[in-house]
Amino acid sequence: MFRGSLDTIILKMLNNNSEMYGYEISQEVKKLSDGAFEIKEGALYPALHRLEAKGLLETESRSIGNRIRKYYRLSPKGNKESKTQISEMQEFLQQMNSFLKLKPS
Amino acid sequence: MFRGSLDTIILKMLNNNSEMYGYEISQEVKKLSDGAFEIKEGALYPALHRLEAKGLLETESRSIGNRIRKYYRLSPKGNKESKTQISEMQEFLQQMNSFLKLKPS
DNA sequence: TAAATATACATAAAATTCTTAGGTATATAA
DNA sequence: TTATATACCTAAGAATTTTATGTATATTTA
Repeated sequence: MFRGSLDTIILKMLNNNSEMYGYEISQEVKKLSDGAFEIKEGALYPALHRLEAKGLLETESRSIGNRIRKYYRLSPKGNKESKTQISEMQEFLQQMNSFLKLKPS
Repeated sequence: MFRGSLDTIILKMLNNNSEMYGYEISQEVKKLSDGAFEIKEGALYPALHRLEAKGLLETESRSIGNRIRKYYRLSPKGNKESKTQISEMQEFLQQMNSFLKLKPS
């Protein structure tokens, strides 16, 4: 995938869905992007832990049958930060798009 | 800046201009992006050396007064690779744009 | 004219993020 | 019953970036 966008992708998912667990995020992102974005577990879980450590995510572990799922949701700070990061990413997409369309002078 | 896009930016610049030196690339990128993309020297020079090591760039050092400028241009391989990377980046921009516009289901 | 800024290259340490590879365990499908 | 899917995790290494520093010449400003 393209480096540096994982946090924004996670925050976007949790902005759209009140709560999700890690595995669910990876599956949904893959599905919603038609397979374009594949989040590796070795990137996903450390990212979730980082975002939690920054106070952007809150967690709740829940038993489903004999399994444990760790649900994540945006904290108030995370809710704000998700909007910021989504906007900044969209701005970047625009800038990069313009840049790549530049013709030789 | 946003991670992972530096190589593409450099290749784009050298695709548009037959030859450029490092400092010129950083100044032009800043100017063309209205200040949005600022390439730090500590990222730029290692990136140029990497791209050269991969065989994508060719260099020629030239004396300008008492100074030396190291001019870079795309190798045939680099010319091909620049088009590939630009296309892939544009595809990513589209995918990310669509993804960020998704509404809650 | 002296000092500050711009030009022009470079590297090294540390930080960040990602891939690869492994580990554990339950549930379901073949 | 074996393979795949679900569900979490971490650690080593790779790759890229920031920060900091170094060197030196040229130009602008005070």
